Amino acid sequence: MTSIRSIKGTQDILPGQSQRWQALETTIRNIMDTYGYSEIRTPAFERTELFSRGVGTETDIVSKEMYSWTDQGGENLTLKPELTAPVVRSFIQHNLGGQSPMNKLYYIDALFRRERPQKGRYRQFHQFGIEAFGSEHPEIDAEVIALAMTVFNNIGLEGLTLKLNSIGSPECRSDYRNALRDFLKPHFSDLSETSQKRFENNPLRILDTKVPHEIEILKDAPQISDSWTAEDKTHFEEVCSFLDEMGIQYSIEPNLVRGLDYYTRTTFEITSTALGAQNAICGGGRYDGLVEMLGGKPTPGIGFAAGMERILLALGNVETNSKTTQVYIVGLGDAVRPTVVKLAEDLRHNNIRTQLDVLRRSMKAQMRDANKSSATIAVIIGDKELKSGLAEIKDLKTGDQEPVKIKGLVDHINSLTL
RNA sequence: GUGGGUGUAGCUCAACUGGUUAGAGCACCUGGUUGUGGUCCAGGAGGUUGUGGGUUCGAGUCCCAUCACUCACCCCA
Repeated sequence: MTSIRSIKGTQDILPGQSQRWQALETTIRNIMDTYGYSEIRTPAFERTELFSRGVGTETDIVSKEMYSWTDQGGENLTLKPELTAPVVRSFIQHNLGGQSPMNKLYYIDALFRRERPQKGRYRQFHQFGIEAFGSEHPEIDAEVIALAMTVFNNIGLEGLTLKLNSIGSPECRSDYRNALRDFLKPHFSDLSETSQKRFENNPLRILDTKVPHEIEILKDAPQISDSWTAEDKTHFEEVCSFLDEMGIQYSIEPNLVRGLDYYTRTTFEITSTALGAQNAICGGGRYDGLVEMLGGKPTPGIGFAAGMERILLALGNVETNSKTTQVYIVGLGDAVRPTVVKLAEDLRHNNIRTQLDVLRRSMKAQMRDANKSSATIAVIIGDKELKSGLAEIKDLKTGDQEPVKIKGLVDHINSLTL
């Protein structure tokens, strides 16, 4: 009989690791509170159409990475591979825009993409992120970026680079697309196969290339900034000046376009030097046309998503102090079982972290376990103590032991500093 | 989808150019006389060497296949 293993690219988060996750999640939630973002939770799966329309059929995510299936009712469904589209869908469906001109939402959630796993990349992975709907002004761009940086600084991530760019408004982008095509046309035969494909359907992505001779060609290419409208320019400059004002360092990367179709104007990415090839810890940008594209009223929006696994990876294995046991109850013999079971329950109801041996082990084994649990005190109750009505309380640090009335044990333990 | 690396106990690793019964440390369990932890000492359990073939008198070791893990390409968090 072969045992069943977890699916490739998925991982169990075992007790030692789950503490690190909880610490990270707590920090995130606290910071979201201080910035005024509220949590939104969307279903694990959606109609496939949401992603093909929202993210773009030409993107890698939609064209080859989605877990999709047809259910028994004939509907085409997909495990969510990203969260902006589902949050936008929910925003539209519940008319959140109609209830308030500004909506600031955050999430911590699991995502699914069928890629070949490697360091920092998994088939089920987790992101936290925000989506802010309602404002087209650069204040919110700066706030979104600042929030991300605050989380990373707060948890002690070092070696980060914030990369910033603006890909302009849709009008300017179509201008630029033409300019870029005109520029690349003479070099077409020198381009890689993928770049040649992108030449037709998404020429901006060619800017992202890592092929050395393409980078060389692109040196003289027109810049997106050349096609910016006056408003695009002012917008970007204001975002930069707000970041300067807050003391946030960034580097402007004219070729940062990012993979998803819905971005407009501000795009940004935060990378870490502590990771391998998958060094992006956070990515985001503005998507002023997305809400309308998915059937809502025209509403500007901006957000980011950050990879939890990558953050924890970049953070390294730092010690997290877990809540240890305070009281360990050592019970000896059949007669005491009702007493110790009740005692453990009473202590726990008094918020005292209590462990009770449930393996009916020898005293030696129980004491060893008590020591391992790093409990402050052990309460020893056997036949003798039951008869006398006095339990032995042993301080596991000093080894001192004293008898205490079983009747008043909870009060007594409550009065101790554990 | 493509390429590289690695598979020996729960974990970290040994086992010379193929040669007896595959070892150690940590962790785990039991003892060191009645009911007292850590340290120490003694003992125990735990492996079809990922799996299947092949070469050989003989394979953990060599060859082939396969699977898993891992890193990288592509792309992304």
